[in-house]
Amino acid sequence: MRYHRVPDETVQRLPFYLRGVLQLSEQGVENISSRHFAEHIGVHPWQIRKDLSYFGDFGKPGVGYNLSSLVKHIKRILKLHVEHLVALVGVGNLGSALLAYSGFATYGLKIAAAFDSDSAKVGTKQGGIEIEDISRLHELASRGIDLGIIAVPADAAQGVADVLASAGVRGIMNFSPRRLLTSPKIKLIAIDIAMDLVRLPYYMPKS
Amino acid sequence: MRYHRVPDETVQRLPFYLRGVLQLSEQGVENISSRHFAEHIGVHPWQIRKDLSYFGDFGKPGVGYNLSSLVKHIKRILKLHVEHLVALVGVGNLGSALLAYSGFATYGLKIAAAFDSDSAKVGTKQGGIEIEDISRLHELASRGIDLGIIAVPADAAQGVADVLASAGVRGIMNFSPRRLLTSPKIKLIAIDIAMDLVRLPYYMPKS
DNA sequence: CGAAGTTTGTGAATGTGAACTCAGGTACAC
DNA sequence: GTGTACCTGAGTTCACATTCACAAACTTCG
Repeated sequence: MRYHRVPDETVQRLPFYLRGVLQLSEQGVENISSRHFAEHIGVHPWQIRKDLSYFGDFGKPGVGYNLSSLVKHIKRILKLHVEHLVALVGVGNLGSALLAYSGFATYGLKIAAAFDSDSAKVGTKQGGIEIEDISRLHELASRGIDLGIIAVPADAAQGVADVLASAGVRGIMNFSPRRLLTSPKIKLIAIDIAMDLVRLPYYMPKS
Repeated sequence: MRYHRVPDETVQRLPFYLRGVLQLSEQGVENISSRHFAEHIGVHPWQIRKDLSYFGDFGKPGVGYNLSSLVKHIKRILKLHVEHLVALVGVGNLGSALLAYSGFATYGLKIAAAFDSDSAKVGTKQGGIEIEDISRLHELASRGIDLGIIAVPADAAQGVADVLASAGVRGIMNFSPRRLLTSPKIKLIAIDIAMDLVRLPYYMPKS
């Protein structure tokens, strides 16, 4: 399977595999079969085996997968074996929550800069990061930052995306409720929380 | 097409159609063809036509779709034509951000109650909502609340889910990084922000 | 009115990922 | 060493969503 195209769905599942593997690792498990691992994270065993087989033979027949080596492999596949620096743009309620969130470090991601247009916020610190004026956003290039998070109001989002793009950022996570247009060189992932919450009612039985 | 099973992918796209339609409506557009609408939100025209055709004939050949009637139709399909009350559990950084977020109202969703276990927060107000002690979460049933948002630490998530379930909530949005087990009666949607951010590096060219 | 130009809705073709199966590899007990 | 139990990796089949293509419906304009 190693020379096949990797489905995007597989790439989306890998972080969940990593999350599960890390969790089991903490519990002291050393080896696990695809069957037990699948049970733990709630998917089918063959899905896990197929997904992993796109990238190599990580398991041993009769034994299963070695967890610590699987962690290394998945991290390398996702390019998380080196630390990535992230610029956060927009330190409103959501931005503050992201700054305070400690879960990124586990995966080698680090918010290394935060920007806002509100002069009252500029210069203050949050979570050990000093908030900078958004006018300095274009200076990112030399600071080794390759990811950006957009947490600004919808109207400002496209402008921020453009600046991030020209500052050499190669991946953008967009929390604003706007479709952004960027160069195809830049991977864009959008999360609009309302878009997810909004479809819950659809599944309610009997009106 | 009206008697076919509706793909889940279609349901996931409907909120985005609604978002686009509302935005165009504000701009004063009255009718729009699938071609132009598709261009606006970044999908293919036939995708839109096929998705909508699962639910009825909303367009007119030669003219396109009437926006205000399309808003009504999509809202009704998603069951957003009646207001839904939401209970927020966990008023930490993320919870506070959600309380402050005004975007839900547009879609007929309203956070009507907020709970936290921190006694320092209980009794205070945020965004016009008084924070209640989490021990009172089970009293939800009589308050007309049918959706729940879980924004508590991972270890507390499953417990909260269980109480929400027994309080009669029919849809849960889970922001904690834990897989939750619930009755199949309850629709569960999970968002783990780290899981999305983490796959950005994968797409970076040339390491 | 009629012709030209749009646009919709949907059956058919296509493409793609999920589900399943199984040959072959590994461990372990005796 | 042999038999049994277990596991992986990948080929095959199947299910389903996307894409296409076109007839029918509607508008516009001469």
